Amino acid sequence: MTNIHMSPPPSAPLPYNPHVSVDCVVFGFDGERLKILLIERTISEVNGNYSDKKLPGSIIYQDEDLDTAATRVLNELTGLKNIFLHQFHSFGDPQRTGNPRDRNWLEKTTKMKIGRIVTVGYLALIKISRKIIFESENTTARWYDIESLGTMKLAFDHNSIAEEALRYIRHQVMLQPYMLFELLPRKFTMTQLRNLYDLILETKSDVRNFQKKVLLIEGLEQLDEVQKNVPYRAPRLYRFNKKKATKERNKHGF
Amino acid sequence: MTNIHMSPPPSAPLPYNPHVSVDCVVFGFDGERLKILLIERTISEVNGNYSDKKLPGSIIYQDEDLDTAATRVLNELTGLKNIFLHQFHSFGDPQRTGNPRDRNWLEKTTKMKIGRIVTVGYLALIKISRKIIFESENTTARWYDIESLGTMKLAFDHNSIAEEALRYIRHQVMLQPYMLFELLPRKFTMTQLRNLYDLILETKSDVRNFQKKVLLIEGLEQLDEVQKNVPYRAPRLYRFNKKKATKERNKHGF
DNA sequence: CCAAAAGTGTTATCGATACACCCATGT
DNA sequence: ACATGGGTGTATCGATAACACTTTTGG
Repeated sequence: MTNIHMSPPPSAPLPYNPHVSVDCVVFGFDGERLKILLIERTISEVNGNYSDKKLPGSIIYQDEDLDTAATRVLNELTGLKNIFLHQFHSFGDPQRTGNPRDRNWLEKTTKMKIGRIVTVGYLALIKISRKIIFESENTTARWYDIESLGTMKLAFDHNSIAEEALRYIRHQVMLQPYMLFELLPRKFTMTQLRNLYDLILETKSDVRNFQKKVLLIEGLEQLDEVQKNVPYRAPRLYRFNKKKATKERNKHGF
Repeated sequence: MTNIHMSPPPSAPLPYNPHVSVDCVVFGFDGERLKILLIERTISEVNGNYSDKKLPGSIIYQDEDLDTAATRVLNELTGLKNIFLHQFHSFGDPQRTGNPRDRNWLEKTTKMKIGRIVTVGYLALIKISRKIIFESENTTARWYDIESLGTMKLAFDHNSIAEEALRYIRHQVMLQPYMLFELLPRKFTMTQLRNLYDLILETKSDVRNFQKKVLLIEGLEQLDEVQKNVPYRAPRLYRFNKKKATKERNKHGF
């Protein structure tokens, strides 16, 4: 396919270095929908400015581990530390930086000649209530509805990366639902938890069965507190106490 | 991906490219134990030759995708095509190539100045009966017992990569046992399958329950054939028919 | 008193586990 | 005939799934 180049085996590989970057797929949950954090990218072209979106990411620095680079990217972008972060897949199609628009943008922003970039994908989960810096000197970030990914053409292969991240989070939540607590407010209701669960897994859980199941999670604590200012019966609040959580999940994921 | 957005914290990132490689953790099963395919590495030093082992791997070529590079590595090493291959994790600790012995070897074999290598780990499963080329011009490969990994110091961070691969295959087999068929001969007995399963998951399955469970796998066919030349009642043979297998696994992994 | 969502238990079904004896073959 | 591993069924238990009415609150 993109492999014109099949000579090497006999001869030595070319002394060729791609760049290496990390890209972060950051998810949030607004109580209704799954959100993804994207960065505005504006490219000036002959016939005016062109604007689209991209995942937050960066070429790794010289003495930086991959996890460190991802942590840095998120910290620079949001001002936050201690963000839940999992490496999920690496992407190395030689053509992933092949779009002239992307190459053009890369050279302008990095002031480097960029041949090719291998990128390592990270999943990041953050509580959407955390106040993050959406506007900074060079970037504008915003939460977008996951649904809108289908109709948005992101930079590079970022659409595929985001899709892969979605598959990954589904898989993980099925096995270890405690990931969900990273997306919920510190105190949350059972309904919020269930909605998020069903949203990600595309299921419709039975209210009672869900409650029974989820109350078995170690570290999930019912509070003596209810949600305020609701125009109906106030729901109880719960909290997830990481310290009391066992890392061992039981065979059903809890 | 690249985000020069933020005023790059204190100093700007150096225009720095690590090399990118793939490393393959190749497992086999000899009927008794899990095996890993390692390559002999000999380094001439002032006080004689030093010899150890490494994972098969290679720096990626210029126009090569990651999967393609892994496929190439395995093909060059074994002469085989169509090897089961899954990317599982990338490793980018700046110090992973920090050992002087490793640096030295890298420069000699690649004839390049190598600063740093980010590597993408692949899990490969092969039927141990396939005749592979163990000796070629530059490499000697051999199957080693998985157990012996604990006492062998591999090159670079290859011990950690192999451990991570083991964790990965355990996880995968728990969810999608059909991976096991990649390790078994085309025709195999129920006992072989169970032994392999228990070996990887470190469990002891009940013979009858295992049989019941496993016979639900779509694509697993009982043959009208038994194993020959056994000094006891000849066991039935089974075969896994990929074409009849559904990609959808049921909730218990089958 | 109406609307909206919260909260709560029991039964049925299904899958997982535990368990022991006879069978076929080669020596 | 014996040693070795192969092959088979049932009963119990626990987990998941299905299912509907009453409660609380604000407007």
